[in-house]
Amino acid sequence: MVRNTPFRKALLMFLQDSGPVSVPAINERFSVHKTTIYRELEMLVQRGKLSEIDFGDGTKRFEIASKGHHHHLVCERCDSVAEIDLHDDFSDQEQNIFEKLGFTITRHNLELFGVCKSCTL
Amino acid sequence: MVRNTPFRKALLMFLQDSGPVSVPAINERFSVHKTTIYRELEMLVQRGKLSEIDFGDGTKRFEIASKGHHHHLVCERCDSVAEIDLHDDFSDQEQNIFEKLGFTITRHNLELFGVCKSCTL
DNA sequence: TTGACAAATGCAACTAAGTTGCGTTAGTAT
DNA sequence: ATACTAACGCAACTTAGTTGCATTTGTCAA
Repeated sequence: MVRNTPFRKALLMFLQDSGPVSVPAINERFSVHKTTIYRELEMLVQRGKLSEIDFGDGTKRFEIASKGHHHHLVCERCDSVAEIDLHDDFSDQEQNIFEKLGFTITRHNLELFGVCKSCTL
Repeated sequence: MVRNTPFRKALLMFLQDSGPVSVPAINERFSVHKTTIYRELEMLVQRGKLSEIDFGDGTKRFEIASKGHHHHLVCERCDSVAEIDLHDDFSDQEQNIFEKLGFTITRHNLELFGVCKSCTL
């Protein structure tokens, strides 16, 4: 029995029109305990509603999963994040790797870093 | 003036014939304080001797940089790590991204996850 | 060789992300 | 109205990583 709590609604709404968000960031915007946030996110990931993003800065980020598989352009100057579709088809290489090494790839993590337009000017 | 301390030598030797290693892992094998390890690794990264690897499990790993740019096959069952050369040439796509978005890519992080041969059997 | 300087290390204390156990609040079904 | 349980808060904890400071130690120059 899943309840449609105010926080759950608000969180999903918030995530709808924002990029990948970290727990500390959510904690600043909502007056709920961090434990609640972690548990909520864990559940939403489990149910396939959210996907975990990792920018390697020591905190995980979460994003609406329905956006589909894509990657991010992370500006290292202003921390802005843009979505990018690399239509990365590794299937040939994955097949190759399996034949050579017997390793079955189930997922990958690819994020791109650099300098965004406004930070270049 | 950089000194060739015993720990420095031993650490580099250790890293030579091992995959990406985390600070906790180093801490288990050497009787030096963790602060020393962090400072040592920071210096070695700065001097281009080591490169930072991120598997998204909450701890950074470090690897001899002279191995050149490559990626990893991380087994999610036994945590083994194999190196893989994807000869990833994103230059076309990077050019495309720059023209469309004005974003200049300087680096990327790509790691592959799945099940290794021995864990499949 | 000795004194001085800087690199290297240890240590305690701290921050920050994330986890766990437990007790309480509050929807929901019967 | 009652009973059940999802949801929540809170305190305490773990772990990665950082910082300031004092101490040790290697190296160089007099």
